[in-house]
Amino acid sequence: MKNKDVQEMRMKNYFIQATKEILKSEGIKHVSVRSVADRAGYSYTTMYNYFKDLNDLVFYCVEDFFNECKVFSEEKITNTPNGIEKLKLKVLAYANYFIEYPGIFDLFFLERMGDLQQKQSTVDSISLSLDRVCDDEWSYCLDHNLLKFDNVELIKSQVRYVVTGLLLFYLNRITPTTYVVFQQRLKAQLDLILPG
Amino acid sequence: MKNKDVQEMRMKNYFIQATKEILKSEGIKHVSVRSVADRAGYSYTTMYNYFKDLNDLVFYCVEDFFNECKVFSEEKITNTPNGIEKLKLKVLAYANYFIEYPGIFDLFFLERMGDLQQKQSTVDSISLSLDRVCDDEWSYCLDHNLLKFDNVELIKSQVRYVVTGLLLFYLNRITPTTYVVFQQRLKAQLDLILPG
DNA sequence: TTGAAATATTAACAATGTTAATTATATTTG
DNA sequence: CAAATATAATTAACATTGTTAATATTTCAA
Repeated sequence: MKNKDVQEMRMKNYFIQATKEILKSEGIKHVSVRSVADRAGYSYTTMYNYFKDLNDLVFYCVEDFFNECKVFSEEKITNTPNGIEKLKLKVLAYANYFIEYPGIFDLFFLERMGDLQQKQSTVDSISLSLDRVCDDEWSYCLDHNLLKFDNVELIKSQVRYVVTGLLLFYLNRITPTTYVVFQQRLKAQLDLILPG
Repeated sequence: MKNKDVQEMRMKNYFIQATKEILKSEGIKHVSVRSVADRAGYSYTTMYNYFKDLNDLVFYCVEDFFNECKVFSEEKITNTPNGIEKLKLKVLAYANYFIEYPGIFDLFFLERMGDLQQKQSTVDSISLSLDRVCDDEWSYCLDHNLLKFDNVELIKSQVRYVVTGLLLFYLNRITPTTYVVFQQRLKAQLDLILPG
């Protein structure tokens, strides 16, 4: 019954693809079971044959977006010499991904997922997304003794919380008011955590 | 026509009070025009005679909650000697207010307010809430040269972003998993910013 | 080809926010 | 005080939402 599986996966992907498009262009509040079905070319409620509910479908998009975000961040730092500066640039790139696609920030950090037990992998994917995107850069800096901290995990957390907090304020509360100031602010915060 | 005004304000307060109760106990997703009206003792749509829409009503609660949060934080640090430790304790108290009332965190930081021009004061109220709650403590530390930074505003921001980011992860993404670890984590992050 | 299984669609519900129409209440005026 | 008018509250009605149950359609093996 391998055919069944590949067909089912294809169907799932139609819906996931449609959902991703709406998420990126219009944001999560425009993702409805009707709008997704429209774009996927099926009637509403067909989705329920392949996903438990709308939340289930939406969170299938997370892994895809994480990979996109990772690639997006890689692209911004090619030809940059390794070191702390590269690490910072990658953190900035990570932040800029969500500024380009605010709907994905909402999905990642603001949306509450219904049942939290079966979705632990998704939760982790999101929670550790920055760390995972910057894994190579952290490793390089550590291996070459560029970070003289005994508590690297604490530093990583600090970066994570600052980036997410700043994004939250910027995207949801309009402070700072302009993109340029946001960029400066984030850089300054990173310099405070990682001097040199 | 002062009577009109005081009567209108009383009516508004009935709805605001009802909304606040639901926000604190059940969270923002249970705030509906029907549930509020029920609790206020009026029919649904009566609200529309006093507020532009539901969002308008909901954001009338912000100032009240901010004051509550301020009082809540003051209470936790009475009899604590002035200084950096007191500042940190107050930041912790601020965070704990939102842990006690997660619905208010949602309202403050997650909810998007419709029109952002007329609501600038509300936006500021929220964005600067931590700074305002801790204003006395920051001033004391500065006046007594306990903070040897030239860039205090940057430090304040860092605290703000870390606290908000950590709360976002804890309340929405279940990391860390327990309240105790959250408390430790926040303390550790604060110690990183404000050593001594 | 026909009957059973899988899959898609339509119909229907309850809950939401909001507007328009209608009723009840208060206020002003003759 | 009574009638006219303005104000305020309620009911009715709509459009959208997510979701379930009932049907219709397609697929596929016997």
